[in-house]
Amino acid sequence: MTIEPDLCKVEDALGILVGKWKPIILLHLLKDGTKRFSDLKRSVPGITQKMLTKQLRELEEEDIIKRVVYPQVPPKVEYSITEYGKSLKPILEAMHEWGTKHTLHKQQKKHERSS
Amino acid sequence: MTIEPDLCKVEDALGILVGKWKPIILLHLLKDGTKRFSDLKRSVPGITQKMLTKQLRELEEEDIIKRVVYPQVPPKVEYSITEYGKSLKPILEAMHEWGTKHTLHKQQKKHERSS
DNA sequence: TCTCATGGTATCATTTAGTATACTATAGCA
DNA sequence: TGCTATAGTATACTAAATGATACCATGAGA
Repeated sequence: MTIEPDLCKVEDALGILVGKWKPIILLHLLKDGTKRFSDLKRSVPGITQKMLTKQLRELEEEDIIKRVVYPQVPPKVEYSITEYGKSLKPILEAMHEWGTKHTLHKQQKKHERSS
Repeated sequence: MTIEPDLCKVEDALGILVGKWKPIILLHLLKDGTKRFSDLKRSVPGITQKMLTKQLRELEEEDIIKRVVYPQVPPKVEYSITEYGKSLKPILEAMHEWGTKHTLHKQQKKHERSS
C-alpha cells in the first residue's frame, strides 16, 4: 500500500496525538476506563494542572474523551474514552510496538559505536 | 491488548514523526524511493530550505533516511528511506486510515450541528 | 471559625518550533 | 567576465507550546 502524499490524512491523526502528555493520558484512560481529574494527575507525574486541563479539553473537543461533572462539593469530574476515541488504539499500538523495537535498535547502534 | 502506560514507548515513535513536515517527507520517499534535495523541496510546497534541511538531518540522525552526497558541481544529494525507516510504514498507514475516517466523523458532526 | 479537598482559572516567563531573508561555493557555459 | 544551478549555512525574527506560581469557590467537619 502506498499512501498518496497529496491525499495525506496522516496529519489529522498526528494532530490529535501530539502533545507532551496526550498519549500517556489516553493510555491510562484506555487501561482504566474512567478516571477522575485527580487520579489522572497522580497517574501522569510531572504534569501541571493547567496542562492536564488543556490536554483534556482538547481531547474532549475532538470527541476522543468524555467529561462528566457531578454537581458536588468538592467537585467530582470523570473522564473516559469515547467509542470513537477507542478507534485510536491501533495507532497507539503500532507506535508502541515500533517504539519497543526502536529501543533495541538504538541500543544496538550504541553498542556498534563503542566496539 | 493493553499498553502499560508506565512502559510506554509510544513517545519514541511519535517523536520521530512529529514536525510539520516529516510525515509528508517520509511519504514521498516511501513512494518514490530516492529523491534529490531539490525534488523534495518541489514535492513539499511551502517548506523552506532551512526546514527541509533540518527535518532531513533529524531523520538521518534516527537512521530513518540515508543521505548520499555526490562530489559534483553543482552539488547532488540523494535521500532515501532506510530499511529501518520502512518499518514506520504500519504507523503511517494506521494514521492515514484513521485520518480518513476522522474526516468523515468531522463532517458528520458538522452536519449534526447544522441540522 | 478555620481548614481541607477538588477541579479548576489567570498571569507571566521560558522553551521550542517554525518562518523570512540574505548569503556562500564552484564548475560549466555564453 | 558574468550568470546559472544545487545544496546548503547564518542571522534574526514570530508564534506556539509548555511551565511556574498564585488564586478561587464551597460544603463538610473539627
